[in-house]
Amino acid sequence: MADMNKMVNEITSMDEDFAKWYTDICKKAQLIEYTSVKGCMVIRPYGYAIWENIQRILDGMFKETGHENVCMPMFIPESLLQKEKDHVEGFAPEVAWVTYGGSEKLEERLCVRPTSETLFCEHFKNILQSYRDLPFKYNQWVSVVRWEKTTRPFLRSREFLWQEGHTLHATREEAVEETLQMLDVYARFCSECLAIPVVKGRKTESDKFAGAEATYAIEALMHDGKALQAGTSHFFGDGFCRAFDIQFSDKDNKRQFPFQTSWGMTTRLIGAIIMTHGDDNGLVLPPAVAPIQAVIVPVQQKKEGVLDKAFELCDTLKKAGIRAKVDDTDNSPGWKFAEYEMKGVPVRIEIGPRDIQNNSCVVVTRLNREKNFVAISDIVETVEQKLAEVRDQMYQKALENRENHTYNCSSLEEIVSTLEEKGDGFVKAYWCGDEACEDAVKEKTGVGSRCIDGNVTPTDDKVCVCCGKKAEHLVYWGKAY
RNA sequence: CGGGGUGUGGCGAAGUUUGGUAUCGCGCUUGGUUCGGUACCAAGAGGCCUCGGGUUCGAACCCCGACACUCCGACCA
Repeated sequence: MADMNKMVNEITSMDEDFAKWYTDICKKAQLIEYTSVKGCMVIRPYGYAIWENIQRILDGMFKETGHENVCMPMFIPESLLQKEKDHVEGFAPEVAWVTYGGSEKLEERLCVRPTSETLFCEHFKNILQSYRDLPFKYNQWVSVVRWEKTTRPFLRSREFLWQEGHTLHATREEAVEETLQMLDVYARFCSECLAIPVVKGRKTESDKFAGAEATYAIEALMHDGKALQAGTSHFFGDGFCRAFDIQFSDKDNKRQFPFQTSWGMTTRLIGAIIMTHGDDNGLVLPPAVAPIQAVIVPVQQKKEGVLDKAFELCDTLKKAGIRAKVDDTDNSPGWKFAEYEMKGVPVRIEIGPRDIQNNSCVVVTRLNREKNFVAISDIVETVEQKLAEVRDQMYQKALENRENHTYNCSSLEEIVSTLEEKGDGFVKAYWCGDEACEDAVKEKTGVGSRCIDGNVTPTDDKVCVCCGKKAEHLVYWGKAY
């Protein structure tokens, strides 16, 4: 039997210290490296490749739903940022400023975009004339800067990569529909491609985006029972358009304010993948975004024919569209097994002289270490099947974890005792809609509102978990990242 | 931004109490033997002890300050 202790030594166990486990994985799986600027990290090739896969798939979904990519500048003049009152109040505390260009002191300082609503507004105002121009359905893949106080790899960095969609519509209904459609796209992406089950819902007033009329979010439950907001979709009404005086001529040649949305997902998704699927041996990557889907480990690779066979196998897989790689380094097979396990590669293929003699190879899945002896002629089919299976099993596992850590509670005392007894998780409890109660719940139980369950309209007998008055909403509460 | 913890070759640490010019393991380089769960032997390379001041004949060690990482809160993708 292998020395299991040695294998797990590299990474702090989740139960011992979840936060340390997380940063261990980020560093040891070579996803990131710190830099000399606090909160700014290098996303290394292996981490960036995950992001590239996320980008590729999401970008395809955006295009399918009729969006085009654009690129806004990174600087926003102070006066532009200040046009929408709630927006500037929300973002001002974490904005980074540029006051010099070379040796020239700027007449007006420029903010490094924390988000690009104002830039899009300025642009929309310039290009919009007629209802025939609408809708504008734009997206951009850029980085933004928010000067956070506390930083953590992927979860909260001062500069982060994201996509931000910005759309403009002639009618309120169409904009609302867009907002919800993109929320669905996000939810579908998380569940199908990342194997992360999410809760969809609207944010409470106190928690919505600065300047939005309504904010919708998808929330995922991490392995430690804390919630992570994985994506947001905002409906702005015509608030920004009024603030920026964006108008168009309708069919009757009357001037109208259009309606606007924005939506975003970030490199935080990589953090979500780590904390949803990872285990004490390291990363477990969803096949759809894994940079390497199948790693081929030759055994006794110096024996004649072994490496040739390994590369031949690799080519076959690549031709079938599977991201495959042969590790022909001098490291021992055992070392390679552990290494790719830590890096979360979904499928490992072992091939040595014995296999070659039998015209077979060994296929091992990362998630459960299940071993299969497979005929070389069946390799493509088998790997494809394993990748699909793994995605389903990962989703099921995450779903079970979430269900085991979702609690229906009807009193503050019950929330406190349940969390104490069963650990952190989602608390489902009714709420009257009063902000004072929302604050009180957070104050007394430690969990804040994550989102409102839009599928449930409380019946007359349901009462607020805090004040006992008639409930307006069923709310998911939780501790958040 | 408040409260803790940490900072010593690439990584992880010992040394700091009781100042005297740096030690160990892993990794790295070269050569050889290995190879089905992180192999082994031999020979090497690599450190202004985070940075800046101070005390001292002398500072990794004592004093002051800065910065970074990290954890727990408050705020946030």
